[in-house]
Amino acid sequence: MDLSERQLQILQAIINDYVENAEPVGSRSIAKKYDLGVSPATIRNEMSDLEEMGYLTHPHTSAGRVPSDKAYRLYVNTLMKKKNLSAKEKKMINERLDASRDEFDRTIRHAAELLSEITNLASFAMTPATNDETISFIRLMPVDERTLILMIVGESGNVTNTTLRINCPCTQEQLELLSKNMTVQYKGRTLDDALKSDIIEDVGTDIEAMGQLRGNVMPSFMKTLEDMLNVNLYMEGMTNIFNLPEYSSIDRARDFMELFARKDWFTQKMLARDDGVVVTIGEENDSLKDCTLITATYHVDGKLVGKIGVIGPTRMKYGEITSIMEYLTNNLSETFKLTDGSERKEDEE
Amino acid sequence: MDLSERQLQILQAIINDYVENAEPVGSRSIAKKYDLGVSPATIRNEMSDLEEMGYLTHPHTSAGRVPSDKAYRLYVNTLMKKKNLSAKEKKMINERLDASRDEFDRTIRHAAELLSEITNLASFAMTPATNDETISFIRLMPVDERTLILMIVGESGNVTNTTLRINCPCTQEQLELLSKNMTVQYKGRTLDDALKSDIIEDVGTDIEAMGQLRGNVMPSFMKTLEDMLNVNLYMEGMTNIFNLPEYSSIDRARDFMELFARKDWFTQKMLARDDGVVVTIGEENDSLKDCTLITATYHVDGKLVGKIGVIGPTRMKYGEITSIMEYLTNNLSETFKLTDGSERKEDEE
DNA sequence: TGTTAGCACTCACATGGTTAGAGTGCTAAT
DNA sequence: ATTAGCACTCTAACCATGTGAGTGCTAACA
Repeated sequence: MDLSERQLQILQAIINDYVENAEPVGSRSIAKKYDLGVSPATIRNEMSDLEEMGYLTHPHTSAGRVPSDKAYRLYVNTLMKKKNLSAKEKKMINERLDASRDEFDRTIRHAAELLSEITNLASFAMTPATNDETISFIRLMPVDERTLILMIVGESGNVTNTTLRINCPCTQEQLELLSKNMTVQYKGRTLDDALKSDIIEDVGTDIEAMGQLRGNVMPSFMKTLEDMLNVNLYMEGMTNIFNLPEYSSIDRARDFMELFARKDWFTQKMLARDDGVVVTIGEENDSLKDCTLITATYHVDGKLVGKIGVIGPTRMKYGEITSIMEYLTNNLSETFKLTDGSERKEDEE
Repeated sequence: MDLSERQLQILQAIINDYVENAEPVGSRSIAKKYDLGVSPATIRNEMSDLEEMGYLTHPHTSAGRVPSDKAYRLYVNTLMKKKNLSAKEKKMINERLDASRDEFDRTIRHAAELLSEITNLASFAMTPATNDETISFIRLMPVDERTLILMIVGESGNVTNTTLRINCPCTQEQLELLSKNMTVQYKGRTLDDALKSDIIEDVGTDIEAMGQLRGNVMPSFMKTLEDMLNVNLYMEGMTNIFNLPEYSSIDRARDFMELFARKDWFTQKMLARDDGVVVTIGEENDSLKDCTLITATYHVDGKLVGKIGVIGPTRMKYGEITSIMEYLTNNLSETFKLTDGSERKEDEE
């Protein structure tokens, strides 16, 4: 059943008011603040209907109405107006973002910080997933007689290295040979793929010393691959939520914090392969039944993909926040798209 | 003025009781639980004296006594018995610590996690400071025509790398030459030292292309040096403090969280050049007037240095916690001392 | 028939008074 | 010097009451 124009107006008014003040909103205050041309009594009747349809709830008889998840969902899907960021806001974001293609980690962390500052919510951001990254080359370098550096380089410039110790001395030549062998073997394969295959004996281990060296190196190689696959998750602004009335009780705050400390939960959330801004409201989340999670995807060369997100009570400024996140991720994607030098940023300033 | 034997006993009893129960302790309960052979009235008199001397306070007239910072200080300096860890506890720590010389970051993060789990407090841990690390070599490697990897390797096996873009193509030979030049220039110098000196034109820039390349690389080089200097700070177990009665008020909890979110504050705390286990109680801290901070130092080759710490209310199990931290840091230092292969851990298990 | 005024009713919350209990501090007896 | 006894203090819990915001219903109205 569809809602009448007036019902929509009233619902919107209730949502606006509740998002603003975090307190159950009564018919009288709606009638006063929003000029709907009807009396509180009429609004009461409509409210009653809206409640029956599941858009509003009632903490107790003599309290005002509170929007339900269903109401927010309707709001986000149809009622919400995206906020156009002002030039000043855009400028602020551009300046603060300080994005650089070469430093995913720093950029992403800054994005999370910025996001939580602007929204006054808790935020998190994930560095690009590298499942599809392909290996470009592998190199082994000596540090001292028994210590060497193993370095894996991906096609898009991802680099990870480990220092490892070996139990037998080896020569520079052996290291170079093994580097070459391994590069031949793994070049062009994705990290995922490389990690799965445990073809240790594939390549000719003609000399015994070489076999031994390889045996020393392989475990570290696998561990380094794993490192390279691991995304970093940055979480910022968790103390912001203390300022929200919904978390003025210690138990609620604790619950939130405990969830927020569970990085793995977020990581899992982030791995969903959706695109753009996604809003998950209240019960739509499995945990977090009273929180809304908004994520937005950014792109790296259209190939790798990462996310930023905010989390807060279902009562949040959806229009504003989704707009900010959209702008922010577009900005990130733009920065991460360039392959012809890193000059763009300087040009703009 | 010195305290009498009996006063010390009473003070110790009060501290024990308060640390255990977090509630002001009265004369009667002391007399009952601890067999001091005197009546509550006598204990009351002594308490009164102890309060006059500043070891105890009184939330209000009809409440029991609470130890002051001064009392805890006395306790830590003279009364406290270090707890001998049981074989089981040691084994647990050894197993869980999972220390490896090659992976400072992971090891240190695990140490922080472990520490907060054992103590039920918030913990933090700092990766080794690398101010004194000396540069071993510098290498530049091509990824594609305009992208290259800059790698700085320290004498003790520290490696940091950056991917950077250059605005002019260059040859493999040029990269190798520049690597060599830079290595000659910086080898043996500490990171601190290298960062300070901006001798950009020192080395022969005979060919113009080389000068240009160098100009492209140097800013990234400096930034990478900075990266290499930066210690990582891991913080764990902050939600533990929600379980403590002193943080059952939302305001106290918020204050704590806000401080805990200020990594810079901890970093600064950590940079103090003290050694071993250091206990800083209440007012002795500049912020955190009602918290105790315990830090402990671990060593890497006796040269580089890092710290782990716990933070909680002044009411904490000093004896137990300091012992655990001592054991833990010894364990870390031991792992980080070895230079003759990484076999030790396996030997022990 | 939709809208509205009016009014009884509900419920959370604040206020204030009372009580119980834990603990002190003092005094006088041991 | 120690202790029993007792008056005194103060918090926390409990209860009773009042207040006000807000609803839901009914009857009047346009």
